[in-house]
Amino acid sequence: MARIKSPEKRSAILEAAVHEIVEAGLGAPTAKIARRAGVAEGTLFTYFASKDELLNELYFEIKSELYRRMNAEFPHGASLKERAWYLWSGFLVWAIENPEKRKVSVQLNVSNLITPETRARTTEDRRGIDAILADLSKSPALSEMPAGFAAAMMGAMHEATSEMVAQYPKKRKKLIEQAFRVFWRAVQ
Amino acid sequence: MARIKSPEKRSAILEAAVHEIVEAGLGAPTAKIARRAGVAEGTLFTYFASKDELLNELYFEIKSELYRRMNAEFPHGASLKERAWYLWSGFLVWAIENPEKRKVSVQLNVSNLITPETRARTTEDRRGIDAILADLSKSPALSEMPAGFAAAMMGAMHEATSEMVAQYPKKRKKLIEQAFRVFWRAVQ
Amino acid sequence: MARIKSPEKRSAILEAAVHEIVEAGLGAPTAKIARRAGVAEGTLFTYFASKDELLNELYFEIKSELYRRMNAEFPHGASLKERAWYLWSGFLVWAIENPEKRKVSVQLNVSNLITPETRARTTEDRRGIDAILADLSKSPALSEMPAGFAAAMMGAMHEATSEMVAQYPKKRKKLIEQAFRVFWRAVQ
Amino acid sequence: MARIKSPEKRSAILEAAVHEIVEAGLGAPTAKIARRAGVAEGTLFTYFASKDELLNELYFEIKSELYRRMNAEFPHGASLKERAWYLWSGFLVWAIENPEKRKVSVQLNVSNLITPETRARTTEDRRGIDAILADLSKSPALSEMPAGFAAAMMGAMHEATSEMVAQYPKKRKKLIEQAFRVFWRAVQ
DNA sequence: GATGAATGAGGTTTCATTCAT
DNA sequence: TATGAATGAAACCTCATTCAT
Repeated sequence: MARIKSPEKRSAILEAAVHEIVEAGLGAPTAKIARRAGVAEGTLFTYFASKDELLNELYFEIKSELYRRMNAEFPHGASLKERAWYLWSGFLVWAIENPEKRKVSVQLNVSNLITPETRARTTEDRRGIDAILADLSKSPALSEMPAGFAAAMMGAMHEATSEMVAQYPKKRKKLIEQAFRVFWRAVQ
Repeated sequence: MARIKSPEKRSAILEAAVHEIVEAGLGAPTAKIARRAGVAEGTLFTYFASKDELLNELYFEIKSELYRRMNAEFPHGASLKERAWYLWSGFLVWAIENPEKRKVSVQLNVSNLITPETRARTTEDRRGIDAILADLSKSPALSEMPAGFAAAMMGAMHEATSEMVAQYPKKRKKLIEQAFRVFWRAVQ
Repeated sequence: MARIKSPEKRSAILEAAVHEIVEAGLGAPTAKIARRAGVAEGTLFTYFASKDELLNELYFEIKSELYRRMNAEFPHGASLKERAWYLWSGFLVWAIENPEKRKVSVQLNVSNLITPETRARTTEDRRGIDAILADLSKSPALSEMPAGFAAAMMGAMHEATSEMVAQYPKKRKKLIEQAFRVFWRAVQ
Repeated sequence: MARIKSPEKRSAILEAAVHEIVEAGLGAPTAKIARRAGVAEGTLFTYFASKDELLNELYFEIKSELYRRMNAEFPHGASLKERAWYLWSGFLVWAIENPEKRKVSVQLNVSNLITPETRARTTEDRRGIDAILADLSKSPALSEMPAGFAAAMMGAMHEATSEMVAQYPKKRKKLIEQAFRVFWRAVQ
């Protein structure tokens, strides 16, 4: 058999795409992405049929990585508050450790490029997370709100907190905890 | 003397840009924007020196319009809660009435295209708003958080609420009110 | 108003396309066509939306030119034989004077690029020619053959004669006449 | 010793090339040809050093097959008319049974890809055919025409008849016979 | 010999911007 | 000022061919 398609190369391309998009936006040329990944221009297209597919895969991989990480040491038996805290801090730590991926994920999310199929695939790995959010939604404060509100709010507050942490990296631990307190008061 | 540059044409171009960007992202061609605005390709460049400048102006105009509107009937003497409510509902009503502008504003905001100068200009019209946010920041819940946290939090919860209102437009009044209650509890 | 799209440039592009296709086949690059026509690469696409459209237009123009020429001094009242001769010699003279266009026309014709619409447009200018062919079809030799047979036969014999004339250009007059005699005997 | 190159694979590639060229023209990618033939992309190049060579071989094989078939039951002693009829009908039956090969052969013929060497190789198997055509050329009608005229005309009229048969497949027998009558009258 | 991943030159087309009218 | 034709760099993608396996 010929050479087998190498997962390393695939990853290198996705990784390179993250950097280039951070620097140049979604218009970042495939040629530059390929160069940064250390492969030929054409090689990129043996791994991804088109730039659009590359971007969809990138979105999926970023979300996947995050969710996989969140599911890793999930405290299944713990109290709702403990589980909520696990979610809250887990996401923020990831976001802080991967600021570029977070930025790219946001850009892809507001673009029109991500297909419904990709979004659907993305949802599959969210079971654990969604269970917590469903429980949160039952609290008196949110009981009359529509289903996704708890999730939307957590996402939004994550966003805000990430932004603050990016500005004051030294206070990161305190910011995460205090923001959680605000969040918890809101949803109780 | 020569003709004067017409404010109507300028507005038409900005308006057209909003539609095109919603449909095609920030890569929307200037030629299509011009056509939609009913002007010639070249004319666009007599109003805006470059596409980047157009996008910066667009961002500024959207923010300006929003802030101008917020400042219009500002309840200067009112209580903090009343003023917070004014802010809360004012923004959401605008966001609901201008979903395209909101989307474009988000896209521009996460792109690398908006210059610090534009962001600075944008801040000028925020005096009234910032006064409220500064007062909010003094509340016990937020007193130890950095300066922008209250603003970020409000923005985040606005985001979440906008999303929900977009999904359930009929419940819009109730959603705005209940979400405000959640917000107010969180920041108190 | 801005510059008006110049028919000269359009013609230059079509003309250049003929030369390039003769030299390099239908795969001739648009860039080379543009260069030969003395215009920028992009200019080609302001005159023809795509390479396919360019090739369709080229096919149409070649056919058009030929038919226009055939209709020019048409001997409307003359006998069938005289009119057949007019057709026969007219086409051959054109083919001999325009060997490149003839070659390109053949290549386009056997390719899959020419749309039914283009073929239909092409037929419009053929009235005079078709009238003769219809009369020819009524001869005893062809009366039982399907409608297009006379045309196909004439085309075929033209083809053969053109080929011979290309090989023996000096005998061209004699070849055209003798071949017509053969043709006429065949269809009588 | 290593495996020997399989004639079946060679044929499969040529066969696949016919189909692909009919569908996509001479620009048909070697990758698609290989896939359709059921071999790997690279394998194609162990059988044919380049795409050009593949196309030349294809042209040669098509012509070869046709001529081999024509030579099969050749009526050596028969009258000129009988032999001409054998040629006429033999070719047309082949053309009708192999419309794709005929089309590809025409396309290759008008392209610039076929080398003089290939054309020369092609001529070798034509002895029987050329003998008939030489005899035909001596007829009073053609005696003053250059050598290849009879062949060119037969080819052209074949072309025309093939086209008609393709349109009216049911009348095929009658068309072939009547067209031969026209042809015969022309060359007598 | 067979495979198909890798290559990168080259193809078509788009698009921000300029400039003659 | 307004126009839109003209420009050519640069984008995405294709494809014949090579070569490691």
